[in-house]
Amino acid sequence: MNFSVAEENYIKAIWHLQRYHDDVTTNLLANQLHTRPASVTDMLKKLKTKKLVHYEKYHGFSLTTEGKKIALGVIRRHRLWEFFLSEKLKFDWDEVHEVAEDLEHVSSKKLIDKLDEYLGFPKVDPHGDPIPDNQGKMETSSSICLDQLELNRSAEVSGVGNQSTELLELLKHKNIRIGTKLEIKKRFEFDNSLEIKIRNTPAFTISEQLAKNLLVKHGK
Amino acid sequence: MNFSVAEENYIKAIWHLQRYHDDVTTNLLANQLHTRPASVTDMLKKLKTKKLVHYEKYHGFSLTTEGKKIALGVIRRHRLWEFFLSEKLKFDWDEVHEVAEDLEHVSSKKLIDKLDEYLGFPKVDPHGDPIPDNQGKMETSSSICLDQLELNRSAEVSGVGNQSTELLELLKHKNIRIGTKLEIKKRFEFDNSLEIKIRNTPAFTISEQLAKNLLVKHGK
DNA sequence: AATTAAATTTAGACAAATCTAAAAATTATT
DNA sequence: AATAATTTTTAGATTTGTCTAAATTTAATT
Repeated sequence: MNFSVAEENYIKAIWHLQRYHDDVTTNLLANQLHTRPASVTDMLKKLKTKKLVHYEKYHGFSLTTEGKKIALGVIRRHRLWEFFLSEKLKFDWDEVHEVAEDLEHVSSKKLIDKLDEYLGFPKVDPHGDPIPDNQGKMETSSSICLDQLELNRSAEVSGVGNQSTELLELLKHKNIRIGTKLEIKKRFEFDNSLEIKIRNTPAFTISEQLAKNLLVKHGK
Repeated sequence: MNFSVAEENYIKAIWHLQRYHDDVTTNLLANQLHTRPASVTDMLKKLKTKKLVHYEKYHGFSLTTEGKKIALGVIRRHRLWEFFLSEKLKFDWDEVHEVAEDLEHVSSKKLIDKLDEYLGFPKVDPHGDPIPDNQGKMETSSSICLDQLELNRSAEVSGVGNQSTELLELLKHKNIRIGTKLEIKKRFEFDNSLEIKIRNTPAFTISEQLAKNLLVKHGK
């Protein structure tokens, strides 16, 4: 199936927002795309009928498996072109994005696979962002320590700093497991404690010590 | 100024048709673009208000100087991308056109000038068609003998076979000069005489001998 | 819990580019 | 020169993507 430039831009924008926010909202997306909330609603209805997004009125949305596949295709094209512009045409680091925004919508699969080969199958673009291969697979961003996570950026718990029963007891009490999605809502300077929000539950705070023992991966 | 993909495609198509026909007509263009005559009329009104075409209702049209400039820009992009696809990405000769049809509408001037430089300022594309430089100039196709001109293909007289007074007298009588635009409407097998049409004048025939002494350049 | 505020959706309109069918103009033919 | 045939244009609709303004729903606050 083939998608319009507008559709591809919406899908790509949702994909990017999903990495930072579990629930993508209408206003957020409208702001990202420099468009109006009403336009977002219209487009989302359309993307829903095409089964590219999960979407329930008034309750945000997220990409379906198929939607993610489309997004990764666009992102692959974008990042390969960025690499080309920077590496071959000697564009400055800060000029590549804008041009790649246009090139990414030229959707010949053969073009992109041959470009990939010509460039030597690069793994990351000039900004260090990973380039999906022709199967849509890419280097996953590695885990970071929870206390280094940006405010309001959603992440998924991927590991613990140690295996002590004390730590595990505390985690159990706070209902934190591997796979738990959370974000930091506030950072208290006084003791570096963090206010944490897990979806569908009230916010609560955790100590600096605990934060330093939790590994998280950025969303997606 | 910036033009839509549709506008660029119309301008490019008119440019191509102008090389073969002095007067581009609605049906001709509709056929070239796989669209309907009514759509052509609509778009031409728009291109006229933008001063890209000369156009009088029911009387055909042609590009203005500005229109030609736009056309040459699109053609430059198209042919540079064709060269890139063929030379760098190893596309087959017959695959490049289709992909270049999309790439040609990415209109960053910097992109194209850098691509040109990267490719070593090629003079012709893989089909042998000349690539305009960043000033819109390109190798002019060289003159051919009038008796080798295709039927109904417009051409411009660019030179004469000799300087004899007899020849010049005949040319004067027939109102043919350097710069005269004409096309061959019919070729008579009996004596290889040619029926010639000059714009706005009745058709007339010339002898094989005369045809062999006239040099013409294909239109544009 | 009721009210206010914020976010989201609907309703209706618009511009770009296209189409079909009918009308008008041009060209060709008798 | 009048009529027939062809070409071109107009009129009115359609699709895509967008907008504003009003209505609705959800979330926040007192």
